[in-house]
Amino acid sequence: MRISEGVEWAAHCCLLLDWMGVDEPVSTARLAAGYGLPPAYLNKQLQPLVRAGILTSTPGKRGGFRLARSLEDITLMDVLTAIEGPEEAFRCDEIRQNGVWADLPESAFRAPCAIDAAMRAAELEWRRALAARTLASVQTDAELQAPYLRRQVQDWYAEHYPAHTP
Amino acid sequence: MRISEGVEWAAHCCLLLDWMGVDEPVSTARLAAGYGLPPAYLNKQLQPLVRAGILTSTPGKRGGFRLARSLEDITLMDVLTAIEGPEEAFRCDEIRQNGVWADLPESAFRAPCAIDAAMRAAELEWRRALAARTLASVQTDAELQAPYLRRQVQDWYAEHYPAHTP
DNA sequence: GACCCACTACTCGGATAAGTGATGTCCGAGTAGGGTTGG
DNA sequence: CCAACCCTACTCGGACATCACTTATCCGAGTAGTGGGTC
Repeated sequence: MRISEGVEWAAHCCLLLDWMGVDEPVSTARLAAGYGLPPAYLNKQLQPLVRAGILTSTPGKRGGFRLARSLEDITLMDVLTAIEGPEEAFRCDEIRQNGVWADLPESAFRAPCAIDAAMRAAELEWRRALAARTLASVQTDAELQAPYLRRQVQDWYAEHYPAHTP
Repeated sequence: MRISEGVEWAAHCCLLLDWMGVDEPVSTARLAAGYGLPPAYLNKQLQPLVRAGILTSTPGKRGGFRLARSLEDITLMDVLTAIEGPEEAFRCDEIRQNGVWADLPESAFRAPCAIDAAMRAAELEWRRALAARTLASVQTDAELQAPYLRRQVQDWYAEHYPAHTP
């Protein structure tokens, strides 16, 4: 049971996009440079975010990614669901319907498996907490520790990887 | 991100062991028959429970597994940790230390990554809920839906897979 | 000089490999009980 | 008849294959800018 690293990458990239503060699309190459990630693979990880409506993509030269909405309107749950899919981590295979229970009438299985129900309830707490946390609030936490971050990001890109200037 | 099916198997087997209500060890073969599972693989899944102190195992003929303690004292968290290991689902790779942040002094990374902290906090809610749920309470839920379960288990085994009688 | 057009450089998007962990199988170490043999 | 011993049947435990999914890479479709040619 492990959450894909794509979740971490995606969340970081959303914050980075906001810190960069540009209105034009940012290419995968520039984003990847900001975290030292392999560009092609980062691109692959960001595509689900586009499908989920968290980012918008622009193809072609001068193309790239933009935040589709404010960080206020993106939760950690949104990011997780986009990358990992909507399915729950615990999936009940209904093994209770075999062996001992095989001969019971179908009505015996109307009620959900008690183990499944308990696991789902716990997982729901997790998702609730994720849904309550916006990327904006996470960004605020980061800036409380390091208020210079936005400036640092913009300066670094201006020096190391400036956008193509006309 | 998917929880191993071993967690479902392990939890069910603990309940089954209690329902069977025998004092002698129950072999993997009998347990597997109760849920229609492959015996050898179930054995493999139960071994971590022994290491975690949830079950005790007896080798040799007449060997098998027993509950090491009451269902009251086993939580879903215990089962999950035994099978999946103690590591968190979300593991931060500290990609923030690369690229833009590479030149910052080390002191900038004393504070934990804000994304990591938020993800961990949410995951903690999940684990808290799992730790609050004992197998006994899950069993109670199951019996509320089907009060005949304990009897059904014992009858089924007496008819289909009786323990070796001297 | 201005407009149109082909060409190049660069981007996303999905198709295609490589690697890692989960899933599944098999055999060896060890134990209990029963049968056999000797007293 | 009784006791000691060996032998068999059965069990867990871990070593050994198989498979799926995550991780990683590559090429094609498409777009914006550029340069040249033509009116």
